Amino acid sequence: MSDPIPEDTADAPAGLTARNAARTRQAIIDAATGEFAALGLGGARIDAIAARAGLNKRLLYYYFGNKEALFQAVLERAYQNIRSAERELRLDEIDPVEAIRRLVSFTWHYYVKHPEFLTLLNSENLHQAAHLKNSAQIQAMNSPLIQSLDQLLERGRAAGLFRGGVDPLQLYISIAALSFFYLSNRHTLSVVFGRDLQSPKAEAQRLSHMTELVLGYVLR
Amino acid sequence: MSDPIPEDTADAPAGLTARNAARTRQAIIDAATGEFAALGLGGARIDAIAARAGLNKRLLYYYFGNKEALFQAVLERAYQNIRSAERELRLDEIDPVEAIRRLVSFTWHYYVKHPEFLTLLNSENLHQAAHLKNSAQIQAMNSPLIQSLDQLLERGRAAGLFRGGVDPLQLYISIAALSFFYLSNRHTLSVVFGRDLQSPKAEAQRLSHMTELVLGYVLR
Amino acid sequence: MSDPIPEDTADAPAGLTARNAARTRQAIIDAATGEFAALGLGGARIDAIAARAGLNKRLLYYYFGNKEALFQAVLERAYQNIRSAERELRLDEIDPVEAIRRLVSFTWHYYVKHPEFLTLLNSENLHQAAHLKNSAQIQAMNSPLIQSLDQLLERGRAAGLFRGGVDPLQLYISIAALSFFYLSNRHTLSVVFGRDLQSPKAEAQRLSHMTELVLGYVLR
Amino acid sequence: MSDPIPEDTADAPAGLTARNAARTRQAIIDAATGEFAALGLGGARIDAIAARAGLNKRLLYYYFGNKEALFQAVLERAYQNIRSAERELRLDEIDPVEAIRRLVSFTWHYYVKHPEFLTLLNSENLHQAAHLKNSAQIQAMNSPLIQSLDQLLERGRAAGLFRGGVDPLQLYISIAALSFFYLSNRHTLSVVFGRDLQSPKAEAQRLSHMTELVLGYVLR
DNA sequence: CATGAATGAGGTTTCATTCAT
DNA sequence: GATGAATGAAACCTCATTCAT
Repeated sequence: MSDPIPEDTADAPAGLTARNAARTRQAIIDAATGEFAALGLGGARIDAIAARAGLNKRLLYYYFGNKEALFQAVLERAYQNIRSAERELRLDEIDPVEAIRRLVSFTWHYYVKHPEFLTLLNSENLHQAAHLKNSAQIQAMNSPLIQSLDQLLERGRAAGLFRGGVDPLQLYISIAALSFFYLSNRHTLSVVFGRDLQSPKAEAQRLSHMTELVLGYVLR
Repeated sequence: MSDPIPEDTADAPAGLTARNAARTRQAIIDAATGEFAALGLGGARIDAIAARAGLNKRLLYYYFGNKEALFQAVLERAYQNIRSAERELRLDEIDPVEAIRRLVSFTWHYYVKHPEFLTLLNSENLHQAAHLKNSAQIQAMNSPLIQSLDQLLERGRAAGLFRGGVDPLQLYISIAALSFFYLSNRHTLSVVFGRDLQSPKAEAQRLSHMTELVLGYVLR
Repeated sequence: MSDPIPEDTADAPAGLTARNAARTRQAIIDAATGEFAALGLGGARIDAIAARAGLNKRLLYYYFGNKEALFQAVLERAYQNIRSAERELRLDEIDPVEAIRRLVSFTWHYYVKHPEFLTLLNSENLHQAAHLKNSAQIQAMNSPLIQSLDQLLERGRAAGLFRGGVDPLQLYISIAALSFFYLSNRHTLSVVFGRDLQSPKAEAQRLSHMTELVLGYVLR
Repeated sequence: MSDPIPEDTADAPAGLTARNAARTRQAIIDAATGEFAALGLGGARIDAIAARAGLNKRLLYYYFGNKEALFQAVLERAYQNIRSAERELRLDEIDPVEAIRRLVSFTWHYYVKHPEFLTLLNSENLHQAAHLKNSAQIQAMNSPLIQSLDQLLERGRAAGLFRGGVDPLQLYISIAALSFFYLSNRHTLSVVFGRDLQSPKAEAQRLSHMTELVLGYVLR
């Protein structure tokens, strides 16, 4: 986005070409992410993406083939990023209650910092996950969190802290839901309920509420 | 939404031939609801809406002016419908625990039966609620549920059943979130987790999980 | 334009109907004159004319058949009006020099007061006078001015005041041209010459210049 | 305006196949000039312009953005052309009387050879000079004639030939008016006065009349 | 590798006009 | 006489994509 390729690269030695190709690809994906996130798959414009990237439109086709393939590449990058962040969480290293807090907090803050992830997912769902179904890469990226959560719930139960019988997938979906819906729907919710849901204070209250909700459920 | 046009008119010579403004308007809104829900605001085609309604394209402009105004009319109708359904809930007439169950169940089933509501809202959020902000009608339609839930929480607390300090708006948003996210994101979730989330059994499990989650939180 | 027909006229006795018909016709022509003058034949909108007249669009077709015929009727009315005004001039009753002054002044002020006449004529010329060629009425309306001017020039010549050999039609066209062009082109002229040509002072200067120009020519 | 594209290109396979931006731009302006001149801004059709130019309709938008911007470009070209022709006049090199004759004659013949200039200006005036006001280019193109005429009038006055106190702008407008109105309104004038104003003889008479009129005024 | 020029299909919207009551 | 509802054609404009260099 911010790094248009300098003029002289056209004459650069072959050794640098590969690096520039990667940089160009990344610039396109960055620009496309912004455009797709802001306007959806249908609303995004190839011209606008090229302009955002400071690149010729033809290059998008050279690197990605067409708009849908570019969208898929954007999704793949977005999933890489979140999976990468998820791997930083070390839920098995801390006590169960703290681990639940950390998971809720992580989910919330990841969505807050990556609002494009929300709209990209909404777009993909509108298209019934057609691009995900087409991406072996994404399907191979298992989230480590389900297993972590499973172990965590078992640890908590064994320690007599947590209730039993909790499906980790259901709980994970619920934790995601609580943050995702609030942030994704904040525009309509703010209008419908006439309350500012985007102030720092409102956001702090939301995180607190979600944490209590989840803990209230898992704690015996 | 639910077939205001009697069946027998559907068999009339060439779609809607009768000169009936109210019926024509409704037919356009019904067709537009389907199209917008399936493809989003940007992806929807005026031609397709006209074809769905069996009407001349020109009429959409005669009645609504342009695509965005039609989208707004569709949203207004969708909110009318859900508010109307919400008014049927009589949370104050039953015991608090049962009332919470009913609220979770209602929310879930309403979304299940009206999947278009989910995608319309996602579209509107993508556009940052521009049409809601433009609609005095929707802004005047207060949901009765926040107040009902507030009273319900207080009744439960007074009876020594529920915890105190629960913000009814936060809880309402959470209840909506748990259903909305699951249903709205089921396509991507199914692919990502490799699990069928749409089977009747899966849906029953989801409802059960959500109910326990919410009750686990509110009950002392 | 300013007289929408009162509600009760629909029930009025037959005797009044004819008068109402005439009034309705006139209202349509007034409205159409304004619209055609402002936007040209191509730019005028039937809907807008109906709205200006406060009448149902269908009535325009009832009374005039189609847009072009309405335009023709507007032109006919415009020519009736100017011919009628021209007949008020009594150039033969005053002395030749004064008569020239009066003719120049009349032409100028008529155009100033009836700017719609200028744009209607421009529209008609763009269409190569198709409607005038179609109107027996307009072709039958001879301007009295050519003959008046002819006699006037002869009177002046006989009195030793005016030069001979002046073609009254050429002179009449010139007198019209001097006012018409200035007023019709004032928007572009003002921009191109960076001078306000529409102020009262500028208009007075124009009239003075034109009068001197014409008199300078005809006087020996 | 006058065929910048060499003849032989016109015979190329499918109109303009060569990828030549300047030539394409010019071809569009030429075609648009004809269409706008014949039908006005409102009556002109983008499709027709593209067909006249033998180009894909999309290109008009590629180069000019929209219809109004294209119209502005056409106006700009038209003013460039007339200013360029005006600069060829050397009014300061000949004697004052001859110079007046030349100015009247030039104005007349320019309009005769460039009838599109008349209708374009009428269109622009109908739109109240909106495009001229938007064109810094046109506003920067001062006509050299006002100054030339000013000097010329002074030369004539100093030589005791011309009257004093003549406003060169008023006189210039009058000279333009005499030709412009006659040519612009010849269709309606011919019908109204039942006289052929377009024959070579009629045109010669007009030029003669105008010259005498102007000289009759300026000469002492 | 990179780019400005070009395109066909199709999108939203407008328009004069007619229908049915 | 009068009117709201309805229509087919066509207008302007946009878009993803490809061509030629």
